[in-house]
Amino acid sequence: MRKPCCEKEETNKGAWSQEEDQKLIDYIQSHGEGCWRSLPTAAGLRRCGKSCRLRWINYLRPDLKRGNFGEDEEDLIIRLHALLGNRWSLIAGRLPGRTDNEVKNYWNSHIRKKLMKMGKYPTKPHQLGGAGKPFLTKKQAPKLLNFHRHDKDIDQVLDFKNDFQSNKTFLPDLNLDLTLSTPPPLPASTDLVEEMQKNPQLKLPDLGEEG
DNA sequence: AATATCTTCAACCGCTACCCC
DNA sequence: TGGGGTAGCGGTTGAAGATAT
Repeated sequence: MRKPCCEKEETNKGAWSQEEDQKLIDYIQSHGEGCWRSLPTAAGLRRCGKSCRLRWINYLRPDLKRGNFGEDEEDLIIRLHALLGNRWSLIAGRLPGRTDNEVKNYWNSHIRKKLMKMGKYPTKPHQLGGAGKPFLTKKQAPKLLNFHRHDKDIDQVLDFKNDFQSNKTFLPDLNLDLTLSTPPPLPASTDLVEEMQKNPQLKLPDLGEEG
């Protein structure tokens, strides 16, 4: 049996107080993000490391945008969701200043309903990819979009991109440059869905998938 | 004005991926 | 190479505020 990440009876739960927030901010500003497990003790917080990490990433980080999502952001989320499914961290990674939690909540409370009303929300999971599969599978998606975490994957990402270009395989106009720049504007949101539906034969290059 | 219902979103939980020894 | 520990992810929950009756 695995040990819990923290001694539950000795940690606070629920909403964070201003004092707790300040302690966390002060600590990270002077020591940086590091070992989340030891951070609470070091920062004088009665919270578990997980809770501290979540609070920092989703709420306290200085580079967060906050506020309402713009039309361009919403459009991008819809498109990336069509490609990736519920891989919120990958989607959030393409939206500077937004967190996975924020994107997930926005999808569930706004976009999903909006698409349902328009009759454009798939009734079956990953319906958009055809044949009941997501357009990008669980292994392909990180290779395409989440290369920051594992530098060794960069070559594969570049190969992947080159394969697409040389095979003239359909791919939405995503920013695949290995930079942190804001993605360029994309075509109208329904185009991708329609393109996928019109071209069920669209194929992805072999990445040694599902091995 | 009071109460019920709905909506939103911060936070938690459990699982998996990843790293290091 | 396998196992243990930690970080990160996605689903879910529940409190608080908004809206309807």
